[in-house]
Amino acid sequence: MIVTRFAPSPTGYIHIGNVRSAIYPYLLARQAKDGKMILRIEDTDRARYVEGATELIEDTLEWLGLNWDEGPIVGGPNGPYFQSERQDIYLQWAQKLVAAGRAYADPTPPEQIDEYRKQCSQNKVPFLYRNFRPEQTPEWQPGMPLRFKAEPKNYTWHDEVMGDLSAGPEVQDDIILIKKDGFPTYNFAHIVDDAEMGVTHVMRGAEYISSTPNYLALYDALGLERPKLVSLPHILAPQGNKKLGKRDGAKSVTEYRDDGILPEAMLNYLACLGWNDGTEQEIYTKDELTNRFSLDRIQSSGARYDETKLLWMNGQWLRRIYDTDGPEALFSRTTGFWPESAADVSDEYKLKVLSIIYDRLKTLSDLRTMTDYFFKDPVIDLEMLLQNKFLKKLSESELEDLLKRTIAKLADLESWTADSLQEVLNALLAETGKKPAELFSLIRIALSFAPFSPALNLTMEVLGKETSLARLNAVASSI
RNA sequence: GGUCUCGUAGUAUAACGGUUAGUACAUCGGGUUUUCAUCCCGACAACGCGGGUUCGACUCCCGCCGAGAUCACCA
Repeated sequence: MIVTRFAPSPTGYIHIGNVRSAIYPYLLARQAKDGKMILRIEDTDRARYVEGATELIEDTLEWLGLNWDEGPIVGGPNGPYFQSERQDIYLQWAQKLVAAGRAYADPTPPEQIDEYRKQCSQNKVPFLYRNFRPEQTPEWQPGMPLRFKAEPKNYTWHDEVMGDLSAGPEVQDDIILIKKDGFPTYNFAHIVDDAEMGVTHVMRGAEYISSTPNYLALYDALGLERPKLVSLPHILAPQGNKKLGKRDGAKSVTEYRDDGILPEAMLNYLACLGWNDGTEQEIYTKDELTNRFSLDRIQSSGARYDETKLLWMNGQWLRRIYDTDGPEALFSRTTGFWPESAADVSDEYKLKVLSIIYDRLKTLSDLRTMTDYFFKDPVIDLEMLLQNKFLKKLSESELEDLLKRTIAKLADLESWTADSLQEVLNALLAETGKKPAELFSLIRIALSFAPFSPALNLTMEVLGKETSLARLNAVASSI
């Protein structure tokens, strides 16, 4: 039985620096025949709570296709799944600790604690609250913080990613269990929740390694079995060596959706950032990922986030969907990514455009900038035409003449298909004695006034005879 | 400062004592009758440093250096 969880706090959007701690638990749970993943919302910090953040988290997971078996929306036997609704549970466990003499109410005012801390830094000794533990502690009452009573010792433990780890007593302290406001701290709440919910694998960022001894002490004091601990290496920002965070401009995952990144590509990229199956495969479906995933192949060093590779992978996925699932499958993903000029255009026509442009796309939003001329006549930009590297050696009258001969030839063409268009184009090449680069660039630019476009015959076929000729005529007469 | 972790090309990674150190992205060059892209071919480019252990070390051990994480009534 494998039970994993993703336990974000609703303080804002999920960015690429931290979705991976949702992806790996998901893969591990799905891989097991009877595995399940829990989504738990850690909303014990009322000050940082952001309205709507929970929905944002759910939205992100849904987009990536990471469904959860227990949690908000779907419910489950171990609810509630919002920590703010589990107060009485934490209280019970806290009482247990108090009764066992392993927790005490701390009457010390915060200012005093700051004072202790200052002393320590002045004397260059590490600050440990247990060195200032009050002699007399009052009975614990609401409004008073509850602290753990540490009994420091050496700890060694196994981390599924990092291997065998150890730390001495100097990192164990009387950590706060319940805050003055009555809410538990993460340190206490997650331990209770994971145990109550039957979580077998605690997967989280590597920043928690330092506090693990405190957690271990808590498991012991609470009489709880340790779950398997899995520390995920950090994802580093593109610049510098810091872990990627919102301050580095880490975009939200859903922002990538709006930019035309496919969830398949996002999942694929992120899953393979810090994990690989040992083969040279690069593109993985979600199913392949769940089948191949294994904890022991997760990297222990941090990995830098590289958007260029994400973009490449997205292009791969774009083509893969078109080629294997069919044009309609890709087309159904394009809603909302077409230029305004395509608003009233039929799906049938847009599908044709997509079929000749899709292999040039890096993201779906490229459609917006790359297909405009298929839906409305481009603004004639003679400079672009005249300054083209192949055309600038030709005189204006020569260009005009070439255009006119092209128009005449095309006007006679009855069957307006890509193949016959290519034949006409080839014939034109032979008749005029021009190089493809010259003649085709001229026609291409005259039709689109775009920096690049699909093959000429395909472009003309989609545009249609009437539109193509009208555009060529317009250019011919304005030279 | 204490504690802990990490260290193969610009980036992501393979190698689990014996390879000309492999692959992908990026970069640069070439090819596929225009451009851009796809696709194909090619080039550039790496084991942080120093000691051991061993016939042999990217792989094991130690030291150093470098980088990061963490030391909250945040998670």
